[in-house]
Amino acid sequence: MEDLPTRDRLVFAALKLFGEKGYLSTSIQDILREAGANAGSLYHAFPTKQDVLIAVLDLYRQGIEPMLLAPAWDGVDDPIEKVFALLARYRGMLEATDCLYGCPIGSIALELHEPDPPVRELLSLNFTQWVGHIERCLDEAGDRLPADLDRRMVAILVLNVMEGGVMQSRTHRTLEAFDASVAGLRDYLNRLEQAASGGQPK
Amino acid sequence: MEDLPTRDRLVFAALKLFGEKGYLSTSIQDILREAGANAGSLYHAFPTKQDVLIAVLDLYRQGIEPMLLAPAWDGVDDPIEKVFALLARYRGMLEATDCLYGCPIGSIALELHEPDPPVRELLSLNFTQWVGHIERCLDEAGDRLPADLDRRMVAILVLNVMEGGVMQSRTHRTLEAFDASVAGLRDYLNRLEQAASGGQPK
DNA sequence: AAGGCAGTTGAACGCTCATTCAAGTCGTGC
DNA sequence: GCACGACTTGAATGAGCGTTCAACTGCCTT
Repeated sequence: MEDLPTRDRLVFAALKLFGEKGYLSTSIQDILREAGANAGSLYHAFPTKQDVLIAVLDLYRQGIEPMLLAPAWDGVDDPIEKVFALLARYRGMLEATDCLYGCPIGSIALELHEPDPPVRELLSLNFTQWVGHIERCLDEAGDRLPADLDRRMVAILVLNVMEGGVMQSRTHRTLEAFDASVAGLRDYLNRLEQAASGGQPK
Repeated sequence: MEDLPTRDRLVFAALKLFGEKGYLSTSIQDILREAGANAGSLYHAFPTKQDVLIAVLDLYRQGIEPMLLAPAWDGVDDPIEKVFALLARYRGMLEATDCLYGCPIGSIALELHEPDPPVRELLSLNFTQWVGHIERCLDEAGDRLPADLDRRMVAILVLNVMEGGVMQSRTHRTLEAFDASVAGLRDYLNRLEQAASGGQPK
């Protein structure tokens, strides 16, 4: 970390702090302290604080596959289990931080009420790619799910369950709401599988 | 509005602005301008900005029943349709504001990363009461739903669908994600009803 | 050896923020 | 008619914010 170029240290520091305290509550001074840099260096690398955010959102987007999905899906082959393995990963982060650290993208999305277009588009892209990966899992599940099922719709619901679960759990400082939401999704997918396999429950 | 006591004008102004721009991005000056009051009056009524937030969250909580549920459920008797009527109400707000105005509670919950206890408890209480009303609808549905169904779990999932749908829709500036999430929930509840009524689909 | 330039330093700037306060207004009880 | 407390006024305060900049460092080129 210490031997990285200043620009990268700044982005990683901002990534960490934006996730922990949000964008608005993180000051330039906070980022400089965390990265061990000076104001001039930051403003040599980025025109404004918003450009730091843009770099962070882009780094986050690039990290979805190698940093999030790859470790979550290590040793998991079943495509439907992959969905729940990913949710379990978020649960683990909540658990490890007393329900404080959830999904930075979601926090920033609600924190900035009218974000400038480049920021909004990157937030949007982060969601779209996340949903895209889930949709691919559902496609892989093939005829285990009903043929007429709108898999994109379900993928959006999965992101929904994650973000909403994080929000409620962070608010209540309990994992109950996250677990309940995932349990609801599990029940739904189980019923979809039953329906696809002929319809006889049990 | 203009003839209300100053304290109330301030709370209503803050309610509006916190919903529109969030808590952190709303300045005391903004609230004073909106309410037509002076700094001294605000600090005569409230010790700090955070106490204004507390008053707003409490007003919001009191408003759940008369301001949100009552109009949403006007003319709706079917308990399961009540759930979707409430979601439709949120959809209407999103639609009327180009996906900008969602649920203030959710926004504030994610905006404040470590809120002081009284604030966190009021956010928590808002969610708990909302979920409680949904759970009561599901209870009213009686044996239309499976007897062994965890209705509280489903109620939490309903709030989840709303909040997650608002978040995604606000980010994409499209109602697609909200609609997809509600469609997923509808499909799930349909399948639960089928299962409770003997299990034969179609 | 000299010139140039990417990158660094940290003090300083202007602005906005939440909050304070001394001075004022008004209505009520005596 | 006067004293008192509740409420209002709006300028002032000080802290913190994002941002700027002139001076400096060290490396690469010629």
